[in-house]
Amino acid sequence: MKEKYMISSTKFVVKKLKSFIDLTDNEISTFSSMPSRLITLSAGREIVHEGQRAHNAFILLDGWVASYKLLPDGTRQIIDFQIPGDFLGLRSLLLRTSDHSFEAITEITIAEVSAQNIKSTFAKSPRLASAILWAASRDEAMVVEHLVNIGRRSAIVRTAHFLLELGIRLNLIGVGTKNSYPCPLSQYLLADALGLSAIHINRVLRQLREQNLMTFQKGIVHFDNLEKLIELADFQVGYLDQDEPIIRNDTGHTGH
Amino acid sequence: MKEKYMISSTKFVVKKLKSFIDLTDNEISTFSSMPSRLITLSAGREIVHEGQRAHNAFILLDGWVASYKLLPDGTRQIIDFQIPGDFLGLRSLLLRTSDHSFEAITEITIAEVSAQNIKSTFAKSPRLASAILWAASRDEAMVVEHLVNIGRRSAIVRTAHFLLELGIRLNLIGVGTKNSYPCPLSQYLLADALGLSAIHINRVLRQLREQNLMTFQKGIVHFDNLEKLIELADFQVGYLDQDEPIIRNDTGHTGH
DNA sequence: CGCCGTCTTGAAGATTCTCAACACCAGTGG
DNA sequence: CCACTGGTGTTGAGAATCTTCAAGACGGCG
Repeated sequence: MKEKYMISSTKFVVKKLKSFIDLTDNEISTFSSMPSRLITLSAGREIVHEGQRAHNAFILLDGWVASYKLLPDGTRQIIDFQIPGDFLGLRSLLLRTSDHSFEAITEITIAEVSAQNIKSTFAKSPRLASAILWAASRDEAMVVEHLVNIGRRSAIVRTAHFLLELGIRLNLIGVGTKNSYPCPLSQYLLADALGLSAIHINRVLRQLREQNLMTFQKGIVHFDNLEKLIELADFQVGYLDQDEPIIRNDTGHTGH
Repeated sequence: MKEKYMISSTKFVVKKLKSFIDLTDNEISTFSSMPSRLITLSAGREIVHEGQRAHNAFILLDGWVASYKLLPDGTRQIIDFQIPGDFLGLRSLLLRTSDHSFEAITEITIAEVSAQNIKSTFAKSPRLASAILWAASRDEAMVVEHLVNIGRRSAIVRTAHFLLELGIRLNLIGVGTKNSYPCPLSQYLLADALGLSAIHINRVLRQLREQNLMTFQKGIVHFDNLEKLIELADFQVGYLDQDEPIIRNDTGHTGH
């Protein structure tokens, strides 16, 4: 019965991975049967990750998470939000990474997977490994996009861009529609992600509303005029789309 | 004689890699003998990279490069600067990455290496592969740090932080001293990297000078009061140091 | 010499922040 | 049932930060 639960609860991850590489049923079951420990955490809890040395990673099965860095003056910068299907701490397992904290925004369910099990799963199925690495590298590309967003775009463009990006990501895992999605983020969280104050976020959202471009109220993001919004936000879908990697199911280590 | 030239001109890369993993002479010569095409470009030239599909990468042997993204309003955000020993386009070879442009800031010498040759070199020497991947992943960590820098730090702290980081990076390849280094960046370039206007950069540099913290004039960065500057900038050395990766000379594909 | 890129400074203006106050709602305990 | 509380959203007013426009200085280089 645990098995059954796993299969149903990995649906978001599987959907996401499939959007990158069309996995076979066999590969999917290899993935779903990866030994893991299910953990449920309530909103506001921190996901402890004991630095870079932790020999495990987490798959976010349900709920939303924020990864962030605290600054000495008490402010914080949210690096990115994780939605169902995303990995937590995978990068710090594979590569060096600036260590940051994770906080549950909603109640969440995560599956803890040991580095050892990830390695053996990668060995069992190179195409699966490729899909996972490819998904992880998309997250890297998003960080660069956020850098551009915060560095050079005005508050209104920045906000629009960010909420559009979230919409695309949610679409990939089958949540929401083209014009609307549920969003549990408070204006404070949005502010910390966009490098703005919550009060200014509020004003910006009002502007977007008054210009009939989009609304974000009561936990629902709705795009009223998607076309004009994409134009305003200078939104390029390129960095989120499903192109194939150049070096696929081996990164060069195995030679040929 | 090309061989000989290569050996001398790879000294920065070797120095950098050695700071991550103590490579043997054998491994170093494997690296230095990697077939490559030397290219010299004058300042201001763009390094053409034909999108993500390019089956090659570059090693920056000498000079400085900026990687950046242009925005439709003509402004740009510089993602990072590359200094001698850094790789260009390696990530887009291994992983997906938001594609950006490269521009030579000074006259530069780069070595073009094909994906094929990188793969076979990685196969020949796993420890070398590990060192290179580890170096590349440090650059990822820096992007996150830049995000925090731009998102949540004031102009003066941001500038100080960035110039300190550059100093550490240059020290790793044996350029400059603890308190001083040559820096070919114009105030315009610095502005585009920090998400500020060049005029404001100028004022910020003056403030730093007037507070006897540091100077940046005539192409020389000098730290007058390193300790106070590090405190002001909230600078953590952690993400640049030389810790070992968790998964070393294989990323999991080869099993164990 | 003249030109161009860079640095510098002033002044005005735009964007964004901080402080403060209030509305709303869900939950909680009396 | 109601008062209280804490989290969130909203709005106003003033202040700080940063940008834009404008002008001039300096140095390298054709």
